[in-house]
Amino acid sequence: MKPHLAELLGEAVAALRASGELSDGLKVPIELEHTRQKAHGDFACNIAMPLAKAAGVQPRALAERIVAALPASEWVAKVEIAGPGFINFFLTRGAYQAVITQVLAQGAAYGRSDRGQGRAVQLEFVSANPTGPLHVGHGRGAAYGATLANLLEAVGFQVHREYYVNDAGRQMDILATSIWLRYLELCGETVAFPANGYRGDYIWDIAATLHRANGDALRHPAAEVFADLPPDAHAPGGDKEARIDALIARAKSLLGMTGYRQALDTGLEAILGDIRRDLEEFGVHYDEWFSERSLIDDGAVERAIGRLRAAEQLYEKGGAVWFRSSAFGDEKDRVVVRENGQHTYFASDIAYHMHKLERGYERLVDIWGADHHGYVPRVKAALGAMGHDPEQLDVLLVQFAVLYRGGKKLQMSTRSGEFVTLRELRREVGNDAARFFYVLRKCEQHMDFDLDLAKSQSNDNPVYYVQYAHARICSVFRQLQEKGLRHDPENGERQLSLLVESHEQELMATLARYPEVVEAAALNEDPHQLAHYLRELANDFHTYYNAHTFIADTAEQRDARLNLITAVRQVIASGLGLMGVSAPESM
RNA sequence: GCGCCCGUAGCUCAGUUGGAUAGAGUGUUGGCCUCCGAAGCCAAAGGUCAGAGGUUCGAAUCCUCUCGGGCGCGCCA
Repeated sequence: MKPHLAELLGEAVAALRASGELSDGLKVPIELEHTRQKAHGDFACNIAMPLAKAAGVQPRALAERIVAALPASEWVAKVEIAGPGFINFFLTRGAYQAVITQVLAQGAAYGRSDRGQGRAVQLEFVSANPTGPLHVGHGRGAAYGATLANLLEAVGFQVHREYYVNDAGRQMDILATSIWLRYLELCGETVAFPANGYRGDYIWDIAATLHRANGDALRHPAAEVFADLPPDAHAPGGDKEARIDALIARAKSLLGMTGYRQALDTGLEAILGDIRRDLEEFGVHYDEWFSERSLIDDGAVERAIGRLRAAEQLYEKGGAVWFRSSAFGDEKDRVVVRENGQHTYFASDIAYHMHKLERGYERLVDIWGADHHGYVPRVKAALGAMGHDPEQLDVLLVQFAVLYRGGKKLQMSTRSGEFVTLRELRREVGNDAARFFYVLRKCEQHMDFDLDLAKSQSNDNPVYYVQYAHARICSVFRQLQEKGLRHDPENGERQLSLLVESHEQELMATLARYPEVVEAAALNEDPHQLAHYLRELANDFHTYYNAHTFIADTAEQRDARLNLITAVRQVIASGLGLMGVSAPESM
């Protein structure tokens, strides 16, 4: 409907230009919006105001000339000029009734488009370090990313969903060492567990797996393990970083590369497998799990550094190799190769993004936790230095969900093992409620997540309101069958003109908005718009339900109304589907 | 100290990218099941859009400053 009106307006403006009433130079995009008040019609256009300003004429006078030049349309009942120069469109009933025909004909395809024209988008999200189970903070990125991916696909982009597995680097060493120390405890050694180790219960489970596979083969006396190590935190002159690094080095030397790798890989497999199952159960699917280690083995890091060097954007200082990122908008330069010869995490991240572009994606979307926001300029700087357009990368920052329990804020840390897992949350509130709840707010908004509320009063969750509308419609059709009646959609199609009640008009207008909502939610990267829309649609339906009887006495009325609610059921099912939420037939 | 995000009803949040009289949910109060599912509907009350300037036909939205909150500022990841 909106494109149709925009077309009419475009023709009117073009006609004024052709007749010389309006100069050619003025280019103002035509914007149409839904009105807030019925008195203003169905759609309003403000084009006359900016155009009049540029042309130096009265807005209302110009609006009148535009209206006079509008081509006739069977969908437009009336056009009015109001206020400072708004052009208000009042649609015919037929215009909205036609939406039902469209929804029923297109089915699940209604609301989809080819706006993206098959362009390849790479969407990376969650990418939590495989050092522990996902917690509720990761859940928000997962739900957000999965829904955005579905939305982009719905409007015609080809989406590649990817999880970047940080399976190299110091965090993995800390993990391997933590596992090994717990393993030693299982062997009967007395171990002073380091302050900087991973303390979660899952480490014990992995250590047990390691022990089952190896018996005591990896055992070394505690005295040998802890001999001559720098003091840990809390001890006089202690440093938890130095302590853990020394323990890692000790683990490597005592176990040898084979034994050490065994501890590390046992942990990696267990944790990554757990994360994959967790996300899969949450309805979050990936096309690729991309390994950081493979990137390094592939030589991509060396290649990336080589490209920066070739571009003359590297220099040495203090024994380290620096990237001149400040020349590309970062606030200062960054180290890519440390004094000890090891590349930084930033270096492999440069390589990773370079590699993404080498794979041929036109557009990269990263979803990061908002605590990484300071990292955006340097990654873009690297892309710029390598000759890419930094605009190809779009980083969406998802604010962390602040958890409350008993009215108190929860402190969470993977290292300490004190956190609420995503799995725990899913079990308590259900996947549907969790998916919907996470996406209900726009991502840059801080989110208060009250666990008590989510768990104890999960019926208050808006997802049930939407699902209930769907289940109610299904129930109407069950009732119909029990009464020995049947729905004749073809007859309903012929009787759509009977749908003249205000609630029906309201409902049809909302249905007509669905394609616009999907497109806006996808292009603005704002899945919450879809969640709010579905709530509105459900509200319109529930209101209609209370005001009128669908299983009406006459077949004409009945079939027409059943066509309408069939269309509502379709749109609710489609919308919930995009959000990864089920549309139950009863509940 | 510098940078990014945020501040809208008692609480949790929308606000169609600068439009007309700022909206939902929840909570409070009062109504609606002999009738397709009451996990629902209707109504009322609730606002200095943090504050002050500025830009213009027009500002919750854009600019500046102030106040308040979150996060970041490593040869960690």
